[in-house]
Amino acid sequence: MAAVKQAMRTKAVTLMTVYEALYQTYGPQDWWPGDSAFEVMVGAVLTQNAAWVNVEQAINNLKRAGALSPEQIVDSHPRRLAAWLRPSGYFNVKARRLRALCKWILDQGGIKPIGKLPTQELRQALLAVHGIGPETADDILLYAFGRPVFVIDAYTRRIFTRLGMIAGDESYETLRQWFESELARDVRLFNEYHALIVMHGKDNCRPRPVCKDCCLANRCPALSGQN
DNA sequence: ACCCAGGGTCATA
DNA sequence: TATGACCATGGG
Repeated sequence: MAAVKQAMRTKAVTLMTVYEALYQTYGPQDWWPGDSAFEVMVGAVLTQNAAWVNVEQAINNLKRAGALSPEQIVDSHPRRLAAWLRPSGYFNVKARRLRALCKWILDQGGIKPIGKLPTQELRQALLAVHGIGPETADDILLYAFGRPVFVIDAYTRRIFTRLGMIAGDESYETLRQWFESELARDVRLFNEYHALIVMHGKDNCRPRPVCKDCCLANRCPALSGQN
């Protein structure tokens, strides 16, 4: 076993070898959960600093109320919208953000015209919407519109910092361009990779490392010695 | 009781 | 431009 770990330690660690390790451990994730591009967009806003199980409840509240559409959300009373979003946390903040997103969608003439915009143009437009920052914009680009954009989140920083592959304090844009330049520009790859990073983060890469039977431990200087 | 979650905005220095 | 406060529920 020590020989196996030693052998893996000498093999070059690249973004693709890390991906393979994660994929072997967790399998295909088939993200994003959601029945439509609009539902993915809603989920992207609601999952900001929130656990997905809680987001599901908020989305179910919207569905049960027949309110999961840009029109219904824009027309709903702020207090009522916030009440539906309550399980996902920050409900007053997210009510405003969802409203801003839906207003923008309606201003654009709906999801269809938005889907025809070139990626960079769409990205800039999303970032101009209140409540949509870089990560949420890229979630939407990748998972709602199938654009080859790599999503950077806190887990990504943590994992690759502990692997010694980045410093960790790079700007969002710097990291996104680094990942996109190191990898083949493949939507399917970007889709699975980010999902796998999140899954691995939940298991083993909390702020305080869990590192129990971590599939990356033997390539991770920060983690070696903890197993 | 404490930690954390599939972030972003806004005020301040 | 760079921190810090703030938002808030729910599960481990």
